[in-house]
Amino acid sequence: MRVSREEMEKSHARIVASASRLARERGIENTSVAEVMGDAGLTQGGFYRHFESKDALMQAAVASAFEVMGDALAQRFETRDPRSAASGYRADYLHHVHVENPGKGCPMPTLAADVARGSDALKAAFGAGVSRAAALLASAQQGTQAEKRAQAMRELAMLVGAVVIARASDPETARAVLAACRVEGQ
Amino acid sequence: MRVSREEMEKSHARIVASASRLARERGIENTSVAEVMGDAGLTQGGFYRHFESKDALMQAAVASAFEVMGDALAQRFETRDPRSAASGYRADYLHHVHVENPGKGCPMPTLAADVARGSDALKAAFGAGVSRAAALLASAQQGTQAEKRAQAMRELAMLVGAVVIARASDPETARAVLAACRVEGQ
DNA sequence: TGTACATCAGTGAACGCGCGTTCACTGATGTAC
DNA sequence: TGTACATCAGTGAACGCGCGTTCACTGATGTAC
Repeated sequence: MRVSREEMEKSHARIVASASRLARERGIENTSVAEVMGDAGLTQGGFYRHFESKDALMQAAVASAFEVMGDALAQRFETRDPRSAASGYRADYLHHVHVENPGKGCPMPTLAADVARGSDALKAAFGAGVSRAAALLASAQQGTQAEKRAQAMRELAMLVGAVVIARASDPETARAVLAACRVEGQ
Repeated sequence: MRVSREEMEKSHARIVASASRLARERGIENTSVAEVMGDAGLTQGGFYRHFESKDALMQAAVASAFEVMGDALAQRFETRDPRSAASGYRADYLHHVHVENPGKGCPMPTLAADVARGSDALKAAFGAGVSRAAALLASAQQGTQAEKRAQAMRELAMLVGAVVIARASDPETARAVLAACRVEGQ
């Protein structure tokens, strides 16, 4: 039966949120349209009233995940001084709670593999998320603008790499990598 | 028709090599048994004379990729002094040729997502590969044993993260990340 | 060393199954008067 | 404001298709005598 426009918008938001979480947990290819719809409290038949294809859904899901993460990071830098915002972010990023909950975490470690095989539009969205995060992290660095930005990129690469490696490793190796990356380099 | 034992061992090696390459290029879930067998010059029906399942093949493929990469890295450190071996490795790792050829490259950025959703055995193999690489890279660092190892882990995390991000980003962002990670941190 | 036969690597077709997508249908919503 | 009707969000079943796996078959290999 037809539902109100307001209700439909809520359904749409739930579908995107479910896809965003499931895609990070299982990967895009391992997430079915039926699973997403079920998770959103709907049945698979109604999916095509919201998106023209699974591909379109996943583009929205990736964009949404980056927006949520970028907003959260931006808020850290609004409510704290850059240095403590950056060090707090590093600590939380490398925390086991983040490592063990990919569905709610940073989309870079979880979605990079899928995006790398995806469309240029998807890569542009991913790259924009990287740039936004790097720009925020740069404010906590010192030196020229270029040096600050480069240092922020290295920091981001290390964080993403550490979580990628930790999730794919046995517990002992995972702990060692995370612990090593928690302390300042050099 | 039946082939000689020697011929069969060659077939087996070709199947593993094809799976190792295709899994890194497309991901494990996007690589079909028929594709692997075709790439190895065989037909899919014969697959089960070599492996009991696709899962077993992919375990062998992951192990093989790590072995090949570990051996290549070890050879660098045998033929050069640790410092130049490590800096040469970094340069090659972040080179666009490596970024653009995942099928022949380091299995960590390419297979981490699949391994993270896989069995404990797969994670143990991945973790062992990480440890082996970190142990070699540690010899190029300075400080106590623990400091050298931690520094090597950070280096490895940065390398993996940079390639993961570069492959999932638009060309401009990819170049910026790789360039930033090429220079020594701090 | 030769011969007869059992083995089994590889072929090509067929099997279920899950998935993305389509479709006829339902009934509440939104709109035109 | 009320009424009559068209719209369309959501349902549940069905559709092809690709994939992992199975199977009957072939004929060269390897072995027993």
